[in-house]
Amino acid sequence: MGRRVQCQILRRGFDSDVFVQNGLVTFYAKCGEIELANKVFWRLSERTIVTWTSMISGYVQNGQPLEALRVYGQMRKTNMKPEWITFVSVLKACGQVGSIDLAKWMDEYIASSEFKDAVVVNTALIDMYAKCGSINLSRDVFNRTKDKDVVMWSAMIAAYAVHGEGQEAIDLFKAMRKAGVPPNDVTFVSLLSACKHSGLVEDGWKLFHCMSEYSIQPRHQHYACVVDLLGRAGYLDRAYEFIRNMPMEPGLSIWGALLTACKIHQHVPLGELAAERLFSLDPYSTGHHVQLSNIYASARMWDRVSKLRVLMKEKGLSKDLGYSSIEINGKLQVFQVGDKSHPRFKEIFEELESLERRLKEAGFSIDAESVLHDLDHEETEETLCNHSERIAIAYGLISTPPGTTLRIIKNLRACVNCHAAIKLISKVENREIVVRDANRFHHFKDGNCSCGDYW
DNA sequence: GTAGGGTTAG
Repeated sequence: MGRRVQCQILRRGFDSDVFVQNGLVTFYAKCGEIELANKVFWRLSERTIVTWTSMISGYVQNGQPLEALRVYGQMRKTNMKPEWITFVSVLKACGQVGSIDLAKWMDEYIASSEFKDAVVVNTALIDMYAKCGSINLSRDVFNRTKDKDVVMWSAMIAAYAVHGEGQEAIDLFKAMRKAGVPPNDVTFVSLLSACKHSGLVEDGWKLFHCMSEYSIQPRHQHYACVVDLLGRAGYLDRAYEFIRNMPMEPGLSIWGALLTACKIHQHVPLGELAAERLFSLDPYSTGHHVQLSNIYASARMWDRVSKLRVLMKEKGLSKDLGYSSIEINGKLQVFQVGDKSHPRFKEIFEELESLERRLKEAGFSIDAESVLHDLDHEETEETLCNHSERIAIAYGLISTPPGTTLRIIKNLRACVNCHAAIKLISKVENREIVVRDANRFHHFKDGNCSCGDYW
């Protein structure tokens, strides 16, 4: 469709208009055609700050934060002056990268600019710090901003949510009401998400039912949060009952939440029911097949596991590749499972082996059989200690002075086995380890994790 | 005067 639109534009002679060209950049980016957007962008004879911002935000929207930052760097070389909207996109890119050093640098840079008190920029800062693993720095920005609006309050609540600080989120909601700022529907999504990450079932249930007091109609997303809230806590029948009483047709996220809950609590019948709905709504999602397979694996129903694997093969589905990244001295290192591509891989694997020995001495054991069949993660049949996050941690341990906090970003959900191992690593190595997985943050310290094993 | 923007699940 994009090409046809472009042909039309060229034929009608609008191709020299900077507004039209910028529209084209934005249009391509929003269609996911980021390469085409980039092509148009570099072909332009004139680029305004809006054009640059469109290109940066285009990369952010397409999940390519490093490219976004590269374009920002190129923009700076042209002496183009950023506007506050430009910073918002750049901050978003920093949050996606997850580098706390970069985040601090941008914060300081903005603090010296004319935008230091802009609510929208500060909201982006709060979100950025939260996504880089520092809830405290998020809170600092929040505290120093004077006229907080509903979006800023909601962003701070969402920050507590991903860090598993449910009570803080609820307390902030109370403060928000006291400050006279009315919540919106997004505030409640964040609040419910905070409750479900912390197991605050009754608080979440009450919050869901008080939405009408603010004249907010619960949307599908709110219902999905409640299903997750109940399901994760083990109230599977209550969750299913809730779904059946919904005033709208339950969609993907509802059945997805139920399926996740069935995996955690090993409930085969409801899991099969949820998966059936999911397969009919979205037949080619790898994730749903993998989750059902994992439910069978945890119930040790190996025949069904292999049947499902055959089905996946027939459908041409293969599992997503897991990877983890860690930043050392400003350089981002990405590792896959069993990754031996790093120049220091020998040292890394020696460290992994020595770690595993120390963990065993400290009494660490694993449920090898079910882990090996847990398709969710990155299994190869060789060893269990070479998951990408373990390699990233080993690399972090040999590359930083003792006591340095390690910050890892993983694209999948944390694996049960690694989660247990990292808790122990934080103790035997006396390190804080912050892991951002696909859903939330885990802060490991002294043998414990901030999620309280509830994730 | 036209275009680019902050909070939302797994």
